[in-house]
Amino acid sequence: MASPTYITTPIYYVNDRPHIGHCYTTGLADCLARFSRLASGDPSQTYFLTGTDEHADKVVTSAAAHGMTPLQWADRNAAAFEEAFRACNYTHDDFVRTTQDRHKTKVIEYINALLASGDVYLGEYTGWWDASQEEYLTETMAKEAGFISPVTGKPLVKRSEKNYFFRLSKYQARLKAHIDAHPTFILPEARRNEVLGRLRDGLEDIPVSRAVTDDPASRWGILMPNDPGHRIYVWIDALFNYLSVVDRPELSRFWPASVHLMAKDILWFHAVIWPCMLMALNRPLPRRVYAHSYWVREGVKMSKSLGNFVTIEVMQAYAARYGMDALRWYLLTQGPSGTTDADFSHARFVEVFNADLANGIGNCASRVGNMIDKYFGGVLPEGVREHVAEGSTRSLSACCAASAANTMKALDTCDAGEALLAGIAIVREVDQYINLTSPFKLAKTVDADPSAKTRLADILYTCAEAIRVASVLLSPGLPTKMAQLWSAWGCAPAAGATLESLASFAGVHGLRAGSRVTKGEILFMRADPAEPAPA
RNA sequence: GCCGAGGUAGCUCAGCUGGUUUAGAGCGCUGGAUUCAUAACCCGGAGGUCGUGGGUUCGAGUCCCACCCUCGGCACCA
Repeated sequence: MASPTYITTPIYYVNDRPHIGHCYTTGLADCLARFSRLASGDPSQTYFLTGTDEHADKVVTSAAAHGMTPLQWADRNAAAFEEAFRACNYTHDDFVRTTQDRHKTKVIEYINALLASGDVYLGEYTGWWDASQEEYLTETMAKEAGFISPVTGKPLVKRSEKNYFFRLSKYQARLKAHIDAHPTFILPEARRNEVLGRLRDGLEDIPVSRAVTDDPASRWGILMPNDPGHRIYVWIDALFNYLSVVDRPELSRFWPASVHLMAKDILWFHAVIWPCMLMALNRPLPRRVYAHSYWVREGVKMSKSLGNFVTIEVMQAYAARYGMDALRWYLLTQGPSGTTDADFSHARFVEVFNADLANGIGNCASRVGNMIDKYFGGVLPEGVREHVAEGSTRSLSACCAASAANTMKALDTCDAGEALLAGIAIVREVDQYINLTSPFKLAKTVDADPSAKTRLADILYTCAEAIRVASVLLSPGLPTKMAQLWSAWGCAPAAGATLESLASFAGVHGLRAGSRVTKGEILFMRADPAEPAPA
């Protein structure tokens, strides 16, 4: 597990305002990164990258509309993303912006290499030009539109221009072979099938440059190193970020990336174009490309026209009322990690909050902490060991081991939600165990029967230790609240400890006899379902 | 249009190569028990024609056909 782990999100279009979509992808990456650091015990072996994509033409026009230079505009908006991610407690190790020199110089290197190998060549692009929109439509799209502009209705003009092309077609067979040989290269599986399906239709070379025109806006971007009449197409520029950031001696161990996370709309670029470009560069391919689905809001698709995006402001309102951990929890466990879209529904949010957090880990930690406080003055007694409930088929230590295994298994497929839920399974078991063993009844017999005290100690230790294990598994999703619990129970994970050792029941990092276990504050106060959604 | 996925309890979904189930889980709902805890937790229940109609088979959510419905992908859009 000591092997370097490199997790990326897309770099976000800097003209956008941060919303739940960006935060979800980045949050998924954050959770996986936290798990990764925990698993290896060595944070320096994990690299989590996010950032912004800034060379789109519209950045120039938006900047102008706001009376700024493109870079000023990009500075401002990139900062908004960084602020949003900070508010979400994301732990990215780096935030790359495509306007940074460290990126641009590398992109030029890569393009030069591709020019030298002949994988990028000057060709001619012919398409249907929509003069009003200043963009080309593909043959199929033009046909669908009846060869008129879908926006203005004016006729499209067949037009050609010189462009640099990438020899995508050359790599089709190799890519297919790679996908076939690596069943989890593209996940979820349904996405993989989509890619394979489209691959059967064949690949054509793709333009990777745009002409530089009289319009000053067309100079925004990275110029083709050999030909100032062209600049590198923004998508190509953007894809290189994954490599450019770690392509230096101190970080080179992180390539190839462990996983590129993204939403389903940009799978093609990551699963086909990017891998082929890497092959052309003789670089290893990322180990995995993972495309999740979308969020909808209260059952309705989010759109600009409806103005119903779950914005960062909405998210912060939720965080203000329920805590950022609770919001993280909802996103991670209820999110669209699979092929179907997920609903951001307030009613559902409250249900999940109460079920998993308030009534789950929150209440269970509270009842256990309270009993230790009440019956043992908040000090874990000496000589404690695991106690197994009579008539119970499995012990809590076994349950902890099973949950830890389930977490690791879920992480194999980047399923952060399942990985987290394994922790809740322990909590459920502890609640059951408490009802089965009734320590609160036992406590009333202690005066008459001294041996009961020992059993009581064993029972409560068993509960507390199981919850500690659960807290470890939950911590990548609930970092703040679990840290709060650790502080109350004096069991913060030791630096350098691995997930495996931390999750070991009564192992080297288990709760120690004699340590103080205070009640602490309520972790998650039960939410009122009747209360309207935060504004 | 082409390619693909799916329609299972109120909701979200498990059910892989057909007979271990009298079709399951979580949440919600509803009875009961309990009091250590955040009216929390625990136990029980509620009976869903497993989209529709055929077919194959000793036996089909689980295979085949048709149909209805929903959804996703279709390359220069971050």
